[in-house]
Amino acid sequence: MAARRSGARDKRAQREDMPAGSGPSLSRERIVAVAVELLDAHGADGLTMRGLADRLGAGAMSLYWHVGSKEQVFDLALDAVLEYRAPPPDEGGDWRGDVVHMLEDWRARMLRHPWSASLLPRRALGPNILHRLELLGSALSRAGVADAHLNVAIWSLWNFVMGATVTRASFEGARVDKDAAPPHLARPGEDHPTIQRSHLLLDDDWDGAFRKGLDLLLDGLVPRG
Amino acid sequence: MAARRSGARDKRAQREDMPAGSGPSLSRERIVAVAVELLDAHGADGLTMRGLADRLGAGAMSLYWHVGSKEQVFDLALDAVLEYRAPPPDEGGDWRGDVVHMLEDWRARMLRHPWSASLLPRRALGPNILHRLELLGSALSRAGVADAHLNVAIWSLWNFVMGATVTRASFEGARVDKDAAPPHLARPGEDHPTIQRSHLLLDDDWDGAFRKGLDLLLDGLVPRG
DNA sequence: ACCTGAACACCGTTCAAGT
DNA sequence: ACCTGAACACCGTTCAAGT
Repeated sequence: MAARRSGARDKRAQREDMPAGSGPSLSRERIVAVAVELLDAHGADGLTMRGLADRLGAGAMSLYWHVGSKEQVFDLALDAVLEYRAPPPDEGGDWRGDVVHMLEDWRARMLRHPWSASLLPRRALGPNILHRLELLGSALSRAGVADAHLNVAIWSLWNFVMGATVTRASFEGARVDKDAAPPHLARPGEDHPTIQRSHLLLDDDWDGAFRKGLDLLLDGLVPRG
Repeated sequence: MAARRSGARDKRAQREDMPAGSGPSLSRERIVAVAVELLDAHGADGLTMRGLADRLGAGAMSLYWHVGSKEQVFDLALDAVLEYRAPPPDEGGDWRGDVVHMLEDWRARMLRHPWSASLLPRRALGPNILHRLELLGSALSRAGVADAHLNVAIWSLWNFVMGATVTRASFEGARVDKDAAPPHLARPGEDHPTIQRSHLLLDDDWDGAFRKGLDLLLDGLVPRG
């Protein structure tokens, strides 16, 4: 839905409505959907315009009528995965629950599509990201955060979630990645007593750590009522 | 220095010492150094094995004797950029200063090499990252954080910094990126009143926001003495 | 309006060979 | 021990052409 929004000068004009009975011919929606499937299956490096077209039963170059470039396919796929339909506003309700829900949904989606975490740093913020930022800001505002402190509050939460998902996805990926012993996944030896003592890298309660850190941050930003 | 560490089965054996007067022939160090230059100049997509070899005055394939693959060049370049020489321990000293210094150095380095932020999510954590984590943990431990809470504290700070640099680099990149109006850099219209009111996306005091958020987080994690 | 194949200008990497 | 060019199996994308 939000994936429709198009750059200034696509070859395709803003289309009217689907011609009704036209079956599953090529469309931007279908392309993006299959791209997400492929990305899920083979990762960011596994996506090929030729492969994507193949999977759609189309000639290799047919995609370019619906889509400007491979870059754009990445943009659209990322944005598609980041959509968020909030539960109804629940007037005068639980701001904290709203924030936690949205951020945990963010994290869950990114982890379900690990390529999205690796793509995110390269791409600008799309409409769905913007929407989440707005939600975050308005909830914090409702919670009583003064306008002067709003930016710091938003960024602190945002950064926490971004960092958590990116780091987690990177760790996950490292384990699957290569045949060879990854040259960079050094084990914490005697050089790293604190890490070893705290079991930092062995602790696999990522979810718990995320939730605790988030609570802590929220407490700091908005003193519990 | 740290970049020397090699995967299990490189074609090159662990070398003894440089043969002294052998001039600037090819070496892993030189390859990585030039790769960083090229990455700085042209971004992650601009690095080519052929181009890298060219710039080193070598035949295209000579690199493969020193390095296993392009992937490894990325790994080594990233790790090279993330090195950290801490100021001397300053026994019994200022843990908070140590933490802030290390994290601000981290952020500064990543922003000086924007490609590093975009590469990080795809790569496992190298020895230099591990070293920074150890520093962080030991400083927090010195500050009195109990072992049971150490992981949450480390991850909270880590995530904050990761998120901040990744987000910032992504914004910076978005502005330079394309010729066309980026389809995804939607402007906050009337749909996003909170963002607009808080000037979230216009505020360019990134450094200040980073520092404030960091202080806030540290206060939450380790009550000020 | 929508799709196509041939062709171009690239890639990373294998390999057999040079010194 | 170190470097090389030719060659392979791919890429994304342009273009002129089909329906």
